[in-house]
Amino acid sequence: MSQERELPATSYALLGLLSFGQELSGYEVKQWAESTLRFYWVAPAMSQVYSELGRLAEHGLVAGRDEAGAGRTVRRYRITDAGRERLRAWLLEPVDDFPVLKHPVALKLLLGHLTGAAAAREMLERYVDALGERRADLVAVRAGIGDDATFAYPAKVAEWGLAYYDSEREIVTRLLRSLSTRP
Amino acid sequence: MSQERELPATSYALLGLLSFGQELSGYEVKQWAESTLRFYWVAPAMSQVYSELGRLAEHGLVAGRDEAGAGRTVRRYRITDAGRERLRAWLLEPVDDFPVLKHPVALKLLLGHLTGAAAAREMLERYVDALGERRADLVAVRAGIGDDATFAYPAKVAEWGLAYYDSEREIVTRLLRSLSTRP
DNA sequence: ACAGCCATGTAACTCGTTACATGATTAC
DNA sequence: GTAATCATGTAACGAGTTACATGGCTGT
Repeated sequence: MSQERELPATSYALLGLLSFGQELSGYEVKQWAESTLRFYWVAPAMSQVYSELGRLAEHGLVAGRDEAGAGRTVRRYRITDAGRERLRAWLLEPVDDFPVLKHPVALKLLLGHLTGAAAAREMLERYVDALGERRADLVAVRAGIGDDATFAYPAKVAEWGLAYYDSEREIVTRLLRSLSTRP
Repeated sequence: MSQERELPATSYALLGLLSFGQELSGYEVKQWAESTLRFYWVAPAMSQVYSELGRLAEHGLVAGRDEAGAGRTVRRYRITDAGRERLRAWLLEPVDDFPVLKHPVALKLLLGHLTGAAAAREMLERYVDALGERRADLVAVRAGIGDDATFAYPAKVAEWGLAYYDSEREIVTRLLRSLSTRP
């Protein structure tokens, strides 16, 4: 239970996964992160999930408990009252950082003068494909959430993501056309 | 001129800024990054710009030259043939990473059950405002690029960004409406 | 038997940030 | 004169990754 110390957003993100009620193991936290956080935050490495949970526990924001199943022991974490309060306080702070987009396709397109339009088009076509796969993943996630009121906000966010992928596909498709119809 | 060693994308991004022909100082590279890379990659810290340029110089991908002006000496870098070739090779590699979005607003909205709809709406309204400011910045950047053929790709990318901001504004506005019309 | 998943962690390392330190030039 | 901008770097640190190490359980 160490002192108030500003935590990185990823800590709050993982803490947030525990705020829906279930007790989760590090492994399960990773899976949830993989299926939700990945789309608009990050997919932390397995090792980071464990160290982050350790830190949250030190701060008294989560509580770990060794659950002895048949043979194998699993360490599961639940959010504490302090954790829920701390998370809530963070959520209510005004968002000071504008979203950061690390878009390697846009970055490479920027330097298209070095590769030519054909290479740029090929890259964008691949990107449209990747976008389709991503969208399919998110559709599955959205379906998994269902329409339960508990997950109303995650559902909204998933729909936001879907709308974003749709728009991105359209924008890139237009871009592709504008690169094709060059003299 | 050290050995072939995989460089992080940010190195290539900065190298890319030098691929448009001009000789730039670290300070100027930072300014270009601030006005273009920021929107779809990152805005590296000043200190990173200098250390990155140092590394690129060690690898022989850029060449630095002390330019003695009136009094103050400025160190300017230009891309070398090796640098241009290396950059081109990197550009032609297939993009393996899907864009990463670090979206604090989406992250916080996901946890809306802890704060309620009113707080969520307020956050989204602020975000729409911030989006407007960002868009205005990018409009200025697009205007600065002009219609010169040298910067045709940067212009395309800027327009992509503008379309993205427009779509994001619309999506969030819809989201906001769906949060308001709750019983 | 073997593959694949469940499960937890440590160590070494890189990327990138903030804080620190310094100083010249320009515009008001 | 003084504030803003131009200009360059070093040091300490934190976030997050990959590689390494270990082992149980499940289905074929």
